Amino acid sequence: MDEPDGAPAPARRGGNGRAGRVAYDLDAVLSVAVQAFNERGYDATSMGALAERLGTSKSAIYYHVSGKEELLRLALERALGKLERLLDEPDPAASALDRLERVLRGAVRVLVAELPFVTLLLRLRGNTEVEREALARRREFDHAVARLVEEAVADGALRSDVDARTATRLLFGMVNSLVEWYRPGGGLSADQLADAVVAMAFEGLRA
Amino acid sequence: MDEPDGAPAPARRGGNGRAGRVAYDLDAVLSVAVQAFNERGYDATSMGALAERLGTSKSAIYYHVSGKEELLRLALERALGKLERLLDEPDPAASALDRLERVLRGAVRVLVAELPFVTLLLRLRGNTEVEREALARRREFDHAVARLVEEAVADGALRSDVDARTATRLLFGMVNSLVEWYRPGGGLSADQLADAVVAMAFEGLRA
DNA sequence: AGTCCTACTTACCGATCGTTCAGTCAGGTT
DNA sequence: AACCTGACTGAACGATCGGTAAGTAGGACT
Repeated sequence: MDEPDGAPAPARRGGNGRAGRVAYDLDAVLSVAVQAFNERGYDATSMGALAERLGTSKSAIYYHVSGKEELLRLALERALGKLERLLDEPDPAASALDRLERVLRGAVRVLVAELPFVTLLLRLRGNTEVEREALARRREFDHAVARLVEEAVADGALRSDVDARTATRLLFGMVNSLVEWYRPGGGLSADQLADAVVAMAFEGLRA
Repeated sequence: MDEPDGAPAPARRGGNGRAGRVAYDLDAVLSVAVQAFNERGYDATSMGALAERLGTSKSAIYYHVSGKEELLRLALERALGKLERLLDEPDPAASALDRLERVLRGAVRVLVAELPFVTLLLRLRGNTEVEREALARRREFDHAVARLVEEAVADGALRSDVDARTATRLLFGMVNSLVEWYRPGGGLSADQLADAVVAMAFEGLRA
């Protein structure tokens, strides 16, 4: 673990950038940072440790971003943006249950595709303003899904003996827990995963 | 938030302790510490901030514990101990499914009863040796439950089209997510919660 | 009265934190 | 040749970190 092995190689600028030398771009810095934040925790990851992973100096990072917190902000924006877009095309003709299933499968897809970024999002504690704002946006997303569940219960499509809010939270608990164990390339595709989630959520595990 | 309002009042020693003055005991320090760790994160919680919450000085804490990490160790021990004891009385006569349901309900019960301690356990990143050891014990608990699921699938009691390992992880994801939202006294008892978990896990949400 | 113990307090330590700043150097432009 | 700019380096900043050393108030015990 002495060399920044897992890190993407510094992107030597082709024709895109104007000039310069070796050059990480912002995306490379961001993805290395997010990976480090997820492994050790945001607070426990120092800018020095980050620089070591990148193979540069601490201060080089400050050329690309204004500070540690901006790295967090950029990463959270990426995760939240993708999730929020899930709610944009609802297809009002479909039943609440169908729309719920669509959002559920979409959430699994985004989670898998943007695993490190969503992982970071789901571990926030709300210590700073940046974190609190992200948590508020996440809550808004949760509420939108909760409304879908309530609609589906009202339609008679979902059982009514389990409280809709509780059901929504258990549902999210199941989906969000993916970031703690799912790793792509482990013989389980995103679609298979979504199938398992939907099967367990709607039909249950009983044979 | 200037005064340690939420903190349990310092326990003035009655006849139990030998002598002394004002005196927090270890349990009071521990419970305040765990609450702080959960609110801000372990790494983001300084001993100074902890002392402020307790209404004492930093070094007073060092009279009760050897350091920050021992606070963590003691808290994790409490959570893990309770969880591990769940697996001790299996009643070999019962079916795997029945034993699984029992463990599931027991896990919800422990989680609710020891909410702050289990919360801390579930948020570990494995940065130090103490954390890694706790994570190993937690994994062992997970594996024991996974074996129950596999047994139940082999019995034909659980559906076999969803992989047993995946099912176990989704199950734990659902249960463990409780620490993120369940608050006692919110009109939902631990038993009702366990009912909801078991209903969704085994029968599914579909009406 | 004197001693001991408990439960602290005040003052401080070296290390590390995120951040800044002045300087450097390769290449592009003029 | 002179100058500019983008992308850094190395050293340092004040703040804060976890932890320690030394001293002490107050009750218990002899």
